[in-house]
Amino acid sequence: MTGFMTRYKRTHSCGELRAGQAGETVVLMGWAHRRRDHGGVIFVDLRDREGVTQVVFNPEIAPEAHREAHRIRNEYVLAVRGTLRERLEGMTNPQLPTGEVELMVEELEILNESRTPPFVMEAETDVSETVRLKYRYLDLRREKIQKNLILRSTVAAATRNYLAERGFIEVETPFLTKSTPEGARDYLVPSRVNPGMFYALPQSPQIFKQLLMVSGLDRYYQIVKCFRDEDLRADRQPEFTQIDIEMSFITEDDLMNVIEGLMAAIFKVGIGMEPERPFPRLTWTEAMDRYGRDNPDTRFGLELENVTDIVRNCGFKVFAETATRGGVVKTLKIEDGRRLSRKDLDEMPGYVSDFGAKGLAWARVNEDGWTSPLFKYLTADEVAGINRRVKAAPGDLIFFVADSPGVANDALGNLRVRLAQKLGLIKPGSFSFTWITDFPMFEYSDTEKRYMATHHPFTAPVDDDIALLSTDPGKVRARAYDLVLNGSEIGGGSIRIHRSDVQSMVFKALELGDDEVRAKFGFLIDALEYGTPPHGGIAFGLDRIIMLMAGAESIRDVIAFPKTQKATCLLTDAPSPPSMEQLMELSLKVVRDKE
RNA sequence: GGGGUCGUAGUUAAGUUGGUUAUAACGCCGGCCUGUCACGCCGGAGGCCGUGGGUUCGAGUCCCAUCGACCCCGCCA
Repeated sequence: MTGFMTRYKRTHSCGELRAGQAGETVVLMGWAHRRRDHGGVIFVDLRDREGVTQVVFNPEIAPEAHREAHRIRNEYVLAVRGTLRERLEGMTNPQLPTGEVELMVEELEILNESRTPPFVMEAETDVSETVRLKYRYLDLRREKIQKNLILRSTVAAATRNYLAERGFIEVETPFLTKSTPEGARDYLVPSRVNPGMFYALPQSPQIFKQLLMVSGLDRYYQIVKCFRDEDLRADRQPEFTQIDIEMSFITEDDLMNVIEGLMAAIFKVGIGMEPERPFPRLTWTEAMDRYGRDNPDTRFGLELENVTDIVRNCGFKVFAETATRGGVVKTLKIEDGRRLSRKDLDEMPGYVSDFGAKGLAWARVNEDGWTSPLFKYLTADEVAGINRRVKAAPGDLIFFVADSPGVANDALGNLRVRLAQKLGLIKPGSFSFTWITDFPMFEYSDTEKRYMATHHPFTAPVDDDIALLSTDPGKVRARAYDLVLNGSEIGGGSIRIHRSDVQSMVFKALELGDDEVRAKFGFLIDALEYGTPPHGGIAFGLDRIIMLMAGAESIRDVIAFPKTQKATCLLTDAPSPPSMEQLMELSLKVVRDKE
């Protein structure tokens, strides 16, 4: 039988038929998910985006269709017409939403055949990612990945609705744009028309969205690709998507209010979760003190304590010397330390050494002191003081790291998360939002030998700190904020500088030369001189948000066509060498680094 | 740039102190089977052991190099 497509239209999806529709004549189209051939009757699970329906080929009902059905193999594309039947008692499949019905096929057309697929299209599969990425179009047939893409689409739509309702205007900004200093490595695009010149793909539409505020657009948003040529991680891809937002005539509170509403809207529609509002706020200093990171996971306690003052003059040299040199001694206390196995404990020092810690001391708290290599070096007062500070009870375990504040926080902040995972302190399916505020404006870079912008160079300093820009840049606080969810930074932004004199002072503090500033963003300085409104904004990593919502372990599972850790695409084999003609046209020559 | 894990049929894995014909499951092909739904039963095919070099009488196994996938550090304003 041929001509099925012109004679019939699909009447239903494979996921919607129920017992109430029994008796109807229906037409389904989809893929043969699985075939069960009993010699007589043949069952095929027909699959499409919406689900699976069992279709039945019975030689007594439709001999011709039954004969043709013998040819069906996995992933063949089928069109079937037949009568829907309620399954008899004992023949239903409670695991399928459509399990109470089956389609008794009267007519079949095999619309297309399929080579034997390299893996089965099950929701759960243990196929290697290499194979999945090579055959991504097949991997995307799997329900699990399709669900993620659907979630992503739903969240993007909800974002557009929410922002449009509040007067935000979606504006597209250029991809072929100008390289900016600071920040990540740029992806460059050669200009054929301008030999030797290059565009840069945007790391974010930062400057354009600020210019739109100068233009009086007032409220802007865009769901937009951004590009950063840095090494990849489980949650980092070279091209990723931001929800980018900018608003005029606002303060931090105005923006946070809008954003909390946005988060509530997308988490509701995405996964039916309604976060408590307002979101808690932590200053950067507090976050570092208590959690050791500027992106603390606040789903559990396990906070760090600083005991530097107690051990400053103690008999344990490492502690005392670290304190004297301006370092810190910080602790992490585990209630009932026996929950950690010997093996767990053995792995801890290696783990903190990844973050630069030279050692990890420990103490088991007893009724009458500690079991610890440290115990004999400390006075009773010092031990009691530490116990009091960390609120230790007998049976508890205390970890110590003595180092520079940066290393100690990094080591213990990451150990904290690791231990919480080991101890099962993180409730699955829980979500905890936190704003981090009052970031330092600059961080001193040892490699560059100068201050670098913590956020970016257009971030406004706190008004009271403007005078410090020229005298003590390290003390200046920025009007920047990050939104952290479950230990991931999902978004960050700031109130921007809207005065050109302040902008110049910041460039000066960054030791960017006048010529460089002029060449790189003279246009922004100029723009700021034409009546720029106070403005600010934020940008969210859409991929990371979806990843958290979906509970995905990798950002690749929420991106249709992701890249490998080496930034290649196993499906298309990109990147690839250009032809000689292409190079000539672009006035380019490839120079291979011979060691 | 650095540290780690891994690479054996289409897929996922096993493979002992180096030893003769490299296993298993699923998938695939053929046969049987009219109520299965991870259908069942019988039979069969399928291997550049990532690649290159070395040690050895002999290498999936040991050594070196290299390629690739993943995780992490650096990096990611």
